[in-house]
Amino acid sequence: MSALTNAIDILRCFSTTRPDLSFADVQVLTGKPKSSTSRLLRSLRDCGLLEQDPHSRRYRPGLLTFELGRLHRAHDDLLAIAERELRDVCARTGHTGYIAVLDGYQQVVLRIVPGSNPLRVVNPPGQRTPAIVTSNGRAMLARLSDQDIRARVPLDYPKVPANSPQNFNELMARLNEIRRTGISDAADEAIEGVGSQGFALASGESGELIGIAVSYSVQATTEIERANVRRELNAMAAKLRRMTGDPLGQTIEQLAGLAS
Amino acid sequence: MSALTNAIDILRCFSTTRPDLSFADVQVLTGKPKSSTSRLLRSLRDCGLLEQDPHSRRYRPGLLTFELGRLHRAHDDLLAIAERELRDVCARTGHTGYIAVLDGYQQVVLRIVPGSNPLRVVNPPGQRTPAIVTSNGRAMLARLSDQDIRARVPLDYPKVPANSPQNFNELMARLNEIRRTGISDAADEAIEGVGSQGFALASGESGELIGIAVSYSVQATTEIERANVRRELNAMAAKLRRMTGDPLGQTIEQLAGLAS
DNA sequence: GCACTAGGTTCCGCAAAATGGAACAGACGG
DNA sequence: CCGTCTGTTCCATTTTGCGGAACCTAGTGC
Repeated sequence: MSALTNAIDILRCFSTTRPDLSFADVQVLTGKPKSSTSRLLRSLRDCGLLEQDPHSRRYRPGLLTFELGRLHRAHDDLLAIAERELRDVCARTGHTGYIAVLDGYQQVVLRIVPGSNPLRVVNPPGQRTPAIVTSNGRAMLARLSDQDIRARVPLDYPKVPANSPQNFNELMARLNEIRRTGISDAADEAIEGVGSQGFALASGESGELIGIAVSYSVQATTEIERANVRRELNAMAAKLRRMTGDPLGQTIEQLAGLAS
Repeated sequence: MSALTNAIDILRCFSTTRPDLSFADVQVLTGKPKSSTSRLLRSLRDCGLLEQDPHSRRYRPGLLTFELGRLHRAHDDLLAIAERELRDVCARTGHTGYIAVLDGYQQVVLRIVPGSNPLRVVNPPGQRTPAIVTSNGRAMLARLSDQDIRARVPLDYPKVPANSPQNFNELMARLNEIRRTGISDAADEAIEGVGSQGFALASGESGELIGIAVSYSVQATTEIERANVRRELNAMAAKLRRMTGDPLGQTIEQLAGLAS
């Protein structure tokens, strides 16, 4: 274990639910001896990755992380193009749009497009969620090889909401369904009463993968409205796949060509 | 030099003007041997602080920095309170608002409130600028002890625009003026044709220091309008200093009490 | 086909830094 | 005044990181 690894382990303790931590919190979360914790926290503070509140003495991510985070234009073209299209769809439908990426078996929200409907934004950018309980998370997983999926999902399958796939076989069944239809959906999973539909978009040249979803209240939408969302997403997916050279888009167009 | 220091040195090579770097760029900027550069870049990539574009092989800040950056001062009340007040002022005046913090002798933009006037935002969040050439940068410096200021400004005084203080004595003269009036201004310094006025706000309990400024086109504003901005800022400063327990606010109120 | 170069990785002996148990220190609470 | 809770400093031991040199791989010129 390198010094850097230990430092990163501390940084990874911070999250939206735990935006600041005390010395003791860090010690418990990392399981390191007091002396090591003390030394590492001081190093991280001195170099700007952490700040320490002078009053409460609690630690939080520092100025350097803010600066670097602003520079993270990861997947810039892909992300920018997708975001523009998503804005259009959200403006038309009034629902809230999400763009996320996969990290291990979790997804991380990168962008949000607030809708005009009064469903408050529940997942701010930076939020981590197991990919298996969201529509675009599953859409991204569906684009990976079965072997890769198996490697990402923890061996003891996590406890998930009732409507989510309860075990690896159920998960694979839903992923295969997504592979067939190209669109993924979810309802009453990560958040009660919230549904979403999404798809995954890959860049043809870089192979980057992002998930795009539209989210709405299950109660406040009709089946007709949800079908409309599905149409919008299919249109957006087709357009984006053409624009970005997504190999899946080419496959779909070939199939369409054969059928006609 | 610890391993962490070397890693941070690499991270600090990235900036708004250099959002991504090649292996060779990093090697030149850090001056480290190839082997060390190679090892460090791999470590940083593996732990998520950097990403590598699979096509161009260039490096850029990674997902982890994005996540941590979102958490930076997520909870900070000083910043949140100041931002809300600044929004009001910007809505009334139409100008663009900035909130920044001091880091050494540079300031880093934390928040921007775009105005309705068509002056494009020139300093995105994360932007670094020498504090001595901006209104709120100088306002923050003015709140420090002379000794602290001297320690922060480089020994060989940097080359600055014509309207900025040209040497340490001129700088101290302007800082003393700010200490007297409570408001700082700048015109045609960091950016040609752009002026700004600002002040510094300290939290009474934590001692944190932020700079708040309103920026406008020098050509497109009249002296009357700029006097109006000054009034708005003075009102905002007084209100915020009361709300946050800024010790300077108490001093000013004491003086006012003595005078009456 | 061959030499040359740019860009990057791997190897390895040595020096330097991280590690963590234990002793120490400050702040509260009774 | 003593215990406790929190965090820091010390120091012998171990592990890492370090960087020069060798090596590897593509591309380029001829």
